[in-house]
Amino acid sequence: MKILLVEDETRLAEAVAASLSKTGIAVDHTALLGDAIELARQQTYDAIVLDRRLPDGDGITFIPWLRSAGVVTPVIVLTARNEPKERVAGLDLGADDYLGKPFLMEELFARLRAVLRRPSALAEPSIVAGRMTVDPIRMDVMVGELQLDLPRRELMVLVTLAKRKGRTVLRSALEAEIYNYEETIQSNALDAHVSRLRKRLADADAGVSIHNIRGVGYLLKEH
Amino acid sequence: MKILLVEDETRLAEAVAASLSKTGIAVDHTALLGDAIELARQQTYDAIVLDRRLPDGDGITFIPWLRSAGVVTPVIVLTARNEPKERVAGLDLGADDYLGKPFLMEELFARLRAVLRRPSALAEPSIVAGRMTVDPIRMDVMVGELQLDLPRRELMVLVTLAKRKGRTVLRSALEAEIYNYEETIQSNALDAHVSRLRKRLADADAGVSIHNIRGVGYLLKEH
DNA sequence: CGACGACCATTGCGACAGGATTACGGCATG
DNA sequence: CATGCCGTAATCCTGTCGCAATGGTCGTCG
Repeated sequence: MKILLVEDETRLAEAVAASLSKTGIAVDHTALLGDAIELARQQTYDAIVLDRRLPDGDGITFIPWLRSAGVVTPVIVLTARNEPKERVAGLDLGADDYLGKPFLMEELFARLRAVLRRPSALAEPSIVAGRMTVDPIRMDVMVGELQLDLPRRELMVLVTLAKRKGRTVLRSALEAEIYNYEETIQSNALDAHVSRLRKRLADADAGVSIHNIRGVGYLLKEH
Repeated sequence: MKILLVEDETRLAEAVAASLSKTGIAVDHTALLGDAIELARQQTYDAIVLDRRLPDGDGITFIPWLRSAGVVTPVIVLTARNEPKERVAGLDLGADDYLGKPFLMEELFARLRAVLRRPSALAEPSIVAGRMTVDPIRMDVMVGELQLDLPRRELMVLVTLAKRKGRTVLRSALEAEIYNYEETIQSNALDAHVSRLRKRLADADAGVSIHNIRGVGYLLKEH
């Protein structure tokens, strides 16, 4: 689960990124519309949170650009004030929701959850694999009746693999999903997480296993 | 447990809020219909207490708005006089109960309790965990045959965790449930409550424990 | 077919962030 | 005036993470 945050108020952006990453959502952040376009070309996000007032233009112009490129990723627009006029403009241009600043972090989360839950969103409601049920929206994992509590990064790995269960996930795709572009990875941290995750899944008797495809990536299998 | 109070008479609103919060119910209060709509979008309440006569319109117009948005939260309507005409209008529009001003605080509580007890209410009748029984409506906790009386905030924490026992409750969700949007939290007050609560639960041998999911939230487990 | 090299698995370590605990002072309540 | 609750902050403690070293596995090429 990864979202793109386009916001030039540093403090706010940091707060949002920090809070989201706590719940296991990776955040790419940029202050510039131009960079945002570049990032959106490079990878797909599960959602985009977009400020209107940006140094290099009105954020809202981003939306038609996205849509015309065939991108259906849900967009939540942030505006400085709760002006109905602005709101209508945003929704007309294809925003999925709208939020006036200042807002409660909890509110942003709620809307993100709402927007990610939509059928248009890429994420399925819930994924079953072995004795395990993964909810990619709430970011939790049940094994039988018990919740399996995992550290943040391991949770992200597992959810990403679960979303493509039975199919190989490229190593690079996993890394991209779990780390944002600021956090470069300089070692086999991913392998370490996979290893620890495997142990936890075995201990919990989750009925799945993580296979490695040499030189390519990883793969979640039920057994 | 959290309710939304929409009322423009300051004295009355304060009295209601004070009394409710004593019993462990958090209250968000606003005098304006517009704000109420905004708040109701932001979070879900267990009940809404709604005055009709508001500075920016008839409170009752709020109800169709809510219902059309799929919100089933029970609504209690307050009106200045006991006019049957008004009452019918309110109930027709989907209010769950109705109360003429002036009223006894005790009466409002009784109706709130009634309305919260209804199956439509989100809260289950009673939650058992370990040797502990939590009644989220009456806001009390029994351990064995003995009632465990907890300070207000600790009680709110426990009930919130109990309602989602076995599953992780986000830190931010806990804070939202326990504090209203005016009370900003500037420190680890929540942690402090959890800590004190843990001690009390251990002393009372409640047969449950509160786990922390680092960076995410808390989780109530039976043991 | 065997050996080498690339890739992966596992594990311990140190740094660090975040949580746990507790003492204190303010405040309300009775 | 005493008691108890709450928020704050200081301090201590613990889990998680990235890292790297070591050992294992697989494929490939001589």
